[in-house]
Amino acid sequence: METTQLTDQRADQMSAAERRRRELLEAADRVVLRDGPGASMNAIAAEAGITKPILYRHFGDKGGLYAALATRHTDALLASLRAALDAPAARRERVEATLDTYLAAIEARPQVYRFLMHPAEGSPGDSGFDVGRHSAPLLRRMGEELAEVIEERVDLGPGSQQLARVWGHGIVGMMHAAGDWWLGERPCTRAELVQGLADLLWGRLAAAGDKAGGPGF
Amino acid sequence: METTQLTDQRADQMSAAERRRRELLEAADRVVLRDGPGASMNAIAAEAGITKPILYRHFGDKGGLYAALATRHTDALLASLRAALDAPAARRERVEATLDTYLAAIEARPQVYRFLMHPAEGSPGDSGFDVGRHSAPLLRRMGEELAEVIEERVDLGPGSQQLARVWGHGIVGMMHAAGDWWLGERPCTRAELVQGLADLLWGRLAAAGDKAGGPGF
DNA sequence: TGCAAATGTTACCTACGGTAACAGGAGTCT
DNA sequence: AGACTCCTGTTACCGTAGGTAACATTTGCA
Repeated sequence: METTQLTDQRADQMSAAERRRRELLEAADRVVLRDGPGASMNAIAAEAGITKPILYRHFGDKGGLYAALATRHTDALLASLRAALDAPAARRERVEATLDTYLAAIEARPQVYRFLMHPAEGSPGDSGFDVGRHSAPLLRRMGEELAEVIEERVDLGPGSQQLARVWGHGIVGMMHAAGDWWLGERPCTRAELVQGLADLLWGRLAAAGDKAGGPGF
Repeated sequence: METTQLTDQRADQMSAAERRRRELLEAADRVVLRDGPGASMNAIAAEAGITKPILYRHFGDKGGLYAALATRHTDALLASLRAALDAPAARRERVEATLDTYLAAIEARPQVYRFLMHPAEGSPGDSGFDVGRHSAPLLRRMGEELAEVIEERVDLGPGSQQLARVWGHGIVGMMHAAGDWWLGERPCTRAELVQGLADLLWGRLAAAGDKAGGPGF
């Protein structure tokens, strides 16, 4: 196997151990993307052409491997989100661009998304593999990131820092849940979803009138 | 092989099978709330005073048991949410009441919350995602429920049904993520969180001005 | 009484995460 | 050279989990 394609770092300056670790991570990535989040350590080892104990020497336990794997993807996603978020544009455009960036990412690589957001818990009795250690970090990091941008660029008056964090996590959760639902059912185009969510954030819920002939009111 | 001999009993009396099933479910509930979502079938059987195969005869597999367990709590939570949602009050008050109901529920019983939000759907050899198939996650049901209420009571013009679903899932996700973060860090009171989220939904993000001296803008 | 169904058991299987214990190869120090 | 260490790699094994087969027992009812 000559899969020497390294993503960004310079291979000639990496120690052998680091290069090996990277190879293993890429093999793990292939397996996880093929077999889903429940991929077994044996399968990953087989894909890498080696056996289990080596994986354990490199990553400690399954949680370590999955954390390393998740970190790569979350960092990449966060970087692109930050770009959309920090763009010099009007607020609504930034919001729409960020929503679209996120949705495009999960649309382009749903397997990665499923791995990051819905890790397998395949072995309930395990020692220390918890969803909170993987999916929560991504959502939390996105929420904190967004909170910083809000607090930095939006004038919210007193208590702004706390409010910005509430909004950051809330908006991220909105994006995540809507994206998850959308990815499963595909009830509309991505652009329509982005518009709908942006409209929601822009107060259209408050502005809309009551429906005539509502039940019992 | 399936006959109706059990259903022809009087409706006001539960069959022995149903009573047994209920007992098992309550035992499972105790164990799950004590040991977390990773509770083993053996532990549940022991708590119920019986052995594994009986559980499997009643619920098929672990997923079945967990689905039955989740359904009970989900139904209870959804009922109280629906009450807040359908109250004859102004929209903002209904929104705040619903948010508060949800947050109060997860605050009162975080164990139940953790179980519902992270159900151990780990099925060996899953090779994909059956999410939304057997154990319709709580978030989805809440999203659909909210969408119905929105579509029913809010005048959204053309495309209202689709937009209502987008908003339903989005708002539920916002509530969920903010609640999850809040439950972990407790950065403010419940009432403050409710106000912050309601303000967000009421378009305060769009109404707020840009902050003076923002970076590069 | 007899018979079928439901309830219960023990014992076992497979698969997974995780861990010894051991075998070689490449440098390195004396 | 030889010994010493570090890294890679192996086979074999353990404990526990989900899930099932086969057998024993009670129950309900014609």
